[in-house]
Amino acid sequence: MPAAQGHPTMADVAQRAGVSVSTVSRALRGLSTVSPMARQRVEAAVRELSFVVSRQAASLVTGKTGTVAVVTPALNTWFLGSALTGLSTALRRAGRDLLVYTVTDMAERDAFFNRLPARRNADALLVISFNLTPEESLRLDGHGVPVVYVSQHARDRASVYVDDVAGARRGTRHLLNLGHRRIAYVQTATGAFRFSSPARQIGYEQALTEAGIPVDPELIVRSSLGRRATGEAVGHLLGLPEPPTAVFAEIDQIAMEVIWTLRGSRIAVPEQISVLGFDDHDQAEWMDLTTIAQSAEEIGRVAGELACELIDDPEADRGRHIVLPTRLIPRGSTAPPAPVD
Amino acid sequence: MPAAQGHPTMADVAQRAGVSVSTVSRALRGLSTVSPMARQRVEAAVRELSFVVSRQAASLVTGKTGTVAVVTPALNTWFLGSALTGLSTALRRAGRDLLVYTVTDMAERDAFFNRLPARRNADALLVISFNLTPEESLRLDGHGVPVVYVSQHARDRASVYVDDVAGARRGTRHLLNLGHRRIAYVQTATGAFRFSSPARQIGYEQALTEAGIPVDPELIVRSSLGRRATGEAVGHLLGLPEPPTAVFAEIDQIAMEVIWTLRGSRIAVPEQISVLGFDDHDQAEWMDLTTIAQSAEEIGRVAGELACELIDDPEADRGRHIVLPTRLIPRGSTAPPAPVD
DNA sequence: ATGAAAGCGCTAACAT
DNA sequence: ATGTTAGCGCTTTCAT
Repeated sequence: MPAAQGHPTMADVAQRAGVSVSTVSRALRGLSTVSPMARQRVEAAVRELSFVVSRQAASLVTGKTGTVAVVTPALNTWFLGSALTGLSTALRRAGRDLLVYTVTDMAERDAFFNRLPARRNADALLVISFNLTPEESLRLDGHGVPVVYVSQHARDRASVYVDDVAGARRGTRHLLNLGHRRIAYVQTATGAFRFSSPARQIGYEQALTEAGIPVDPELIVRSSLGRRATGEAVGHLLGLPEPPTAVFAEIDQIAMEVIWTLRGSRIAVPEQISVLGFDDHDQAEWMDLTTIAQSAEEIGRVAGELACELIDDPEADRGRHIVLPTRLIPRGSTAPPAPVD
Repeated sequence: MPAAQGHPTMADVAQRAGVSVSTVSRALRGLSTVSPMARQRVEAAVRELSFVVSRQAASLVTGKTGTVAVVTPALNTWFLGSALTGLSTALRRAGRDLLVYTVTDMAERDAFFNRLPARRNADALLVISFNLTPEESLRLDGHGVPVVYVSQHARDRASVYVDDVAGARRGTRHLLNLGHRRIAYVQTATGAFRFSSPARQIGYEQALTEAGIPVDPELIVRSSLGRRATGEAVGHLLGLPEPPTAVFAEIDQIAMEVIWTLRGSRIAVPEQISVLGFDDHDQAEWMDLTTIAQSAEEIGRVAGELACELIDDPEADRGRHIVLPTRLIPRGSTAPPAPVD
């Protein structure tokens, strides 16, 4: 008979099945040393009592919590939402739970990395889109829990990311191939806190240099999200003596705002100005935005799988880097430049 | 001396501080029955060993896990991302961890509600944006863990949501006040799985009826996200003998796609057709979309606070409903209808 | 193949 | 104010 209130325990199951607690434990974990008969009775009892093992109790003895923690600066962006979706999928398949820590400002960040609450409560820690300081990384190193860096390149530590340089270079070449020579680059202004991608700008500059076109600092602007910021950035570019014929935005969201701003100013995209993004955001398709696609979901999934591997195999390489591909998706926002009038 | 490997335990701290384990436990939980002197020594030892209490072990005796679980159909939509952000904030403040279960198809859904893995591993369960069947709700009821329904109205059970009917009615009145008489409504096609909001359509119909305008079924269409679906829905409306002068979309994302589609067909918004959304999505501001705003983040926050209340106070009303307000945000996508030619 | 017993790291009740 | 003791619900030897 299960306790009147509270959850049934293994002892309840054992009693009902007429076996010992050990046998219940073994049966539930699928160990081979259980007779078919006993297993059957245990399964029946489990079903009847709708018993669920307590991970807390199990973890106390195994030392494993069955949980993976992720630290993220937010949950409501395309990239993070998609990456967490993939991560969640991977963990579900592996039978592990996902513990989410959001850290949204510097105070919380300090608190998190100083106290490391995740440490005792998870078997691995994933860090998404943080530009960790060396001190923070060192602090994580010392705590025994495997750490996977997602969407960032961490020297000698497990990391999963895409090749931003190659992707951006390829996108820029696409514009060059179309005949563009004045190509602007719009960085994302993220503050010191969040992770941005200087690597994409490097790819942009490399492609220009390879094509023998000097990098013009006037064509590199910075914008945060939102109407005003994007409007100002676009305004600056259009006001140049020699304005660009194409704009490459570091992320799709900015690219979409740029398109919107241009259309609002009656500047035709792509006839007068081409626009290229990076991400393949959910909305890029209906906005008809040419973009360099990265699969945030796959990044999350692969990172989750890597975390599970590091947990299960203590001998696994803890410094492994997994670089995922990007691919150019040509859509309607890029075209050859308008002929000079 | 802490164990060579693995985390330091309270015994390690106690030894180092020269006190008993109980004193360490008391000090760490801030109980008043600890001398300042002892507390100081404990704190020092904790810092030196960088000790963190194991929630697993604590929960075994207290019966509380310090964790709240949320079941969600996805992580990568504006609403869910924002709601989880708010939830995460509330839990962080309350010192609780957030466990996320994503359930993306029927098989997983059945598995989740049958096995209820969350049950033993969390002190409360939040259910976001699921249209639970009565059987599923009953199953949740029986398991002792408080459940909070987020963004849905669950009879006699704790729920947090906005008044969709009132919001939609207000939005529709806004269009009526501008002089519109042919107002279309675009539902979101979500399949049987996800939660949609029939309540918004009710508000739309109420406002029309109050204004003495018959509800025309031809003006009510359904669209899923994406270029093609939205294009078809808009095409249908424009092809009517008497096309609408305004479109009210159930969610902003559809509204934004409608605007984009209309602009692509050289139909001026709002001059020729007004467009109204519901949500106040992140991108509504730069798209200049008039919308009925709901704060998904607040919904999540309030739901989190409610969950904590139900955990801490067993006497609390487990059937409490919290209805949050919506508000109309007039922007540039709505205007009086064009004069009849 | 199964059971008995020890103990994981902590909290709570009971001493003092 | 502090220490001692007894478990919480499991897993894991060690017997048998």
